[in-house]
Amino acid sequence: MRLVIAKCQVDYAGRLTAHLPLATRLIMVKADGSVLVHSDGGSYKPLNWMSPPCTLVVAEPDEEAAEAGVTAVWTVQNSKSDDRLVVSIHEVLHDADHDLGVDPGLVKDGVEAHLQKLLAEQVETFGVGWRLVRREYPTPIGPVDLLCRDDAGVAVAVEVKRRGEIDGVEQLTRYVELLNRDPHLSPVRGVFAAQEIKPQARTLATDRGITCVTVDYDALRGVDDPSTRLF
Amino acid sequence: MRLVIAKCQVDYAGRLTAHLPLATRLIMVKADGSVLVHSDGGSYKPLNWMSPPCTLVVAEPDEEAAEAGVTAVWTVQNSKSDDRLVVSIHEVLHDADHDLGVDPGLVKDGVEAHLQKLLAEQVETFGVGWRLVRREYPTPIGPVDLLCRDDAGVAVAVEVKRRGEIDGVEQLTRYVELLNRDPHLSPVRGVFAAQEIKPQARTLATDRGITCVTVDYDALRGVDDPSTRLF
DNA sequence: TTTTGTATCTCGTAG
DNA sequence: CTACGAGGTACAAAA
Repeated sequence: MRLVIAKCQVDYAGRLTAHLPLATRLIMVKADGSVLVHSDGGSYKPLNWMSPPCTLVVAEPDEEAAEAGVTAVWTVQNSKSDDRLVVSIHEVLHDADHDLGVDPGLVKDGVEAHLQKLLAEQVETFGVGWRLVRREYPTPIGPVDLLCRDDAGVAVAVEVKRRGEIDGVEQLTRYVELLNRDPHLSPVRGVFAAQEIKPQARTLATDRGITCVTVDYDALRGVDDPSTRLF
Repeated sequence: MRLVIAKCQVDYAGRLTAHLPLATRLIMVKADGSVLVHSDGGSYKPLNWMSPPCTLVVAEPDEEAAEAGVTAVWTVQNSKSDDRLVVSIHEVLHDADHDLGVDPGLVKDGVEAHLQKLLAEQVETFGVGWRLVRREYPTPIGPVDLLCRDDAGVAVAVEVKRRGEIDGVEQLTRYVELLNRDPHLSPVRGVFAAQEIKPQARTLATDRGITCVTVDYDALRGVDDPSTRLF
């Protein structure tokens, strides 16, 4: 990884056109050729960048640019599209190369998929006597997260979200409506399960006869087999 | 901006839990206290990070950690939530501070809003004799991008997108259906305008009697008044 | 302030 | 390989 601190001007042309006026910034060149231009603020998103696969070519500035103070022109060209990033270097304040090696990568835990898996393993969270029919139960408009039968044997479509918002209720409504057309399943009711359910979503769900269940993720994980945990 | 190259291990706890095993990485500390951990690959997204507002506290490792080779523990705590990033430093290979100053910021061009504006000024792109009724024509479910009259005086609802995908067609369908209930406008037909229209979207649109128009952004901009251009 | 919609989205995963 | 959904989404504009 090459790190350059430089006074520079940056132009991007591709899916849109973007321009960065002359200022001091960090230019990061990664091993795969990708380039990131960062300022000393904002979020994790660079001001401008080029994603791999791409190639970096360093050239002399033309006469006009040289008169304007440009000492080098870096052109980063995407190999697949015609996206192009042009960095006009005025002054280099720091330039260093570091060998980082390959990163072992990130280990994640706590996403919706895991929540769905835990609930599938512990459908009794919803009520005693419940059983799972299947995860990702297919419908013409997409799979329902969980299809269950409650203690009375009634089919229940469960939508699992980390944060329950209004669009999740809309989604579940469509599933329930569709599943109710199947005489083998009907009547089907809906359960909206999330770690946190927004008031708006809860109101809409209740209005449509959908049951809301807030799920305690840590509690679910607690009764899970510790050997399957990541760390 | 402080740039540190270090052998480190990183743990994040907040909306999810994530762990980075020991490896050499770049740690970027920005002026606002935010921290980014980058590897030598991937895209512009860091492996792990903390967004501002947050504060960085450096502490000695506890005995157990010290025995495992940790020389310092950086804790980055978000000021608004309970999100926390913990960087366990094993070995620092590089450490430098640079004063970048405030960035003048990015100037963008070419987004959907601009496309809509250009089309509004040049409705004849759709056909000779067309005229604009108004931009952002209000309906109960939201504004239609453009409402026009074609050469025969028939009302046309135009949906403008940069990339035309299936949800844009759905959106336009709802608008057309709703506008057709208005006896002052009916019959209303639909035009789906985008720089690029996905085959699926085109098929759905055609099936619903919606006309697809691919728009040449550069051509539109070319006949635009150059004095209004950004650079 | 909160909400809404776009993004050079990125990133995973299923088909 | 494409299509689709989720994101510690980020970001800006509108309400």
